[in-house]
Amino acid sequence: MKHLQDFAYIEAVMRAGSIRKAADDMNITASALNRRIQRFEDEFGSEIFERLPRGVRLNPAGELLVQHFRVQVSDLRRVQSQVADLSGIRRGHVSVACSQALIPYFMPEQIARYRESHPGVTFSVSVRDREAAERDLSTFRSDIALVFEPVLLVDFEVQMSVPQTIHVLMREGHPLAEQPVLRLRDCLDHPHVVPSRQYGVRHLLDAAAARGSRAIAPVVEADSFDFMRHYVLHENAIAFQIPIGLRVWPGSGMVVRPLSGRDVPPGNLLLGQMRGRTLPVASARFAQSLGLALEALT
Amino acid sequence: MKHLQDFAYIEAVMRAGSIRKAADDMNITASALNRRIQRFEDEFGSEIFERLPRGVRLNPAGELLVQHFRVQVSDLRRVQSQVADLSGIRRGHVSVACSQALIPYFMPEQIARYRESHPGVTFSVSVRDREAAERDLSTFRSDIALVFEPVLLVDFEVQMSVPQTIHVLMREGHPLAEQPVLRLRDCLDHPHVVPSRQYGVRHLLDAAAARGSRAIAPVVEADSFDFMRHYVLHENAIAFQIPIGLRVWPGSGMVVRPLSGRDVPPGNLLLGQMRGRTLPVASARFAQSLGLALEALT
DNA sequence: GGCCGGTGGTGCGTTTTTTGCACCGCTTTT
DNA sequence: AAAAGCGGTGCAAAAAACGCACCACCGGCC
Repeated sequence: MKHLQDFAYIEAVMRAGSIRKAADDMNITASALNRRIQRFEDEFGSEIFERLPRGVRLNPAGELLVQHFRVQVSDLRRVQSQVADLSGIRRGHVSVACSQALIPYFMPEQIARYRESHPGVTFSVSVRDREAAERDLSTFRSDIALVFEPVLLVDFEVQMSVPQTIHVLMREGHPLAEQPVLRLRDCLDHPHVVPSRQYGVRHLLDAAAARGSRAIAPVVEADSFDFMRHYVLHENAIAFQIPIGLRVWPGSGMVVRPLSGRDVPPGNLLLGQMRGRTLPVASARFAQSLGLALEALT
Repeated sequence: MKHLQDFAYIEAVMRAGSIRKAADDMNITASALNRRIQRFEDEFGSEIFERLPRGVRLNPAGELLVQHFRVQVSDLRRVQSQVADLSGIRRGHVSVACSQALIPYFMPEQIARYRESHPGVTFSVSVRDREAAERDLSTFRSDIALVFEPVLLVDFEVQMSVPQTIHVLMREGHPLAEQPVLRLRDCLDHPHVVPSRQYGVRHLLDAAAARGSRAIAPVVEADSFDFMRHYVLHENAIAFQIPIGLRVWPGSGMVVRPLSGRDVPPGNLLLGQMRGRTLPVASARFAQSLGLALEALT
């Protein structure tokens, strides 16, 4: 879209922190980029960047402007999507930011199912921790977020909430596998693997351990649930995860048991978008379809 | 603003109904304009005009696009206004659509008072009947509307409502001037001058007359309240108007009496903006100031 | 202190884009 | 049948954007 080129350049300069670096990124001369920005500032009626000895940085006016442009770009995409919708061919693009737990099973299934009936719709999926997911929404980098226990910033508008009890994951034959429901204190007596601090599962575990005057003493701390799933097969340790990211079948060598709700309250898997934003048709429909699928889980 | 030039051309074509006429209006060649539009449609991904034998017309996609652009332009103005605001100099432009009754006294006073404390803010005032005022809001031609008894379309967001009893205006010495409050049936027995049908005052009078099984039989019907005010000085007739547009002083030769609320319920003078829109700083502040002034009226 | 690398800004010739003109094919109006 | 509109197109001219070389400036470093 030609008339938003200036914004692309402004955003590049903002990211690079200097006109020359941005010019390099955008395959253009620094002089040309410099003049574009000067011309824009002139037309806009105010400087957008403050000139520092080592480069440039957005000033408050620039911050306002960039936010305006982001809204504008997202709104234009929505219009294009609506137009494609009324011309009969369901096209569009949906960008989803989601927690790791949804990567192996839930999201692939949902996207594949949606694309079956709407082959023209394309997707981009970003794995994000709960904080980054919300930031992606408010910078319009993602349309939809599906996050476990988000920090719940003001910009996050919840569309659906599904409780998820934390489960314990272990190798077959592990002593804890004999009980149907596990207590946290028993778990902490065994070697355990936990996710790093930015994740909701860890957050809940930390809080619960503190309440029980116990400390989490992980043998391994990781930021990949995929890693943790595989790790318990090698060392006889336990891992923690929410059930939506788990499929255990006979012969897989793994066992899953829920943690008692008395120790660790269930966390919430939240489906949401940016507050007040009107989503493109495709994104709105997909979000709706996600909502139905989540409802069926409970 | 350079990057919205395409929109200016598209809007011109929309208004003119043909590319050649629009090109003439915009002081450009038809071929250049034609190519601009073709290029835009190409980038946008869909045609936005349907080509007719006698010109072009927006198709549904174009309607969506134009609406998007209008929001965008208004939003950009808001950003510019915010920027001017944070740079210390209170500048900006406020556009108001209002009913005729506010033209002689209320609006001039309010605008002058506001400009006393904010000399950098400029104004445009449009006299609009109630339907046109609301249309102006939804096409972003006006920021604020102050209308008597609007039709209340969905886009109109009411910020303040002030009841206004319809008053009867007559020459000194008119027989009706002896009563402090007038009944509608008595008024209709005398020669009367009424506003034309698009106005709120007429609307209320028509409804009330129908309820009383009486018919309005005006000797003159006019669309200018200024005209009607002056007319009663020449013929011994009565006119109807709301008090906010009236100032009667001893020696002016005019008398004003309220209509009984039993016959004609008071109408409402509504202050409003487009639903969901974030106004520029200057407009928002002026609307607030208008609200206070209206509140003081009651 | 002086040099060096990096920054934003500018004058000027060159390249790319946009425009204007003349014209085409078409439909409706006269 | 002619005339008057209309949108669309090829081509040369005009305008805008660009790239290059260069300037002034600042901060760190020898």
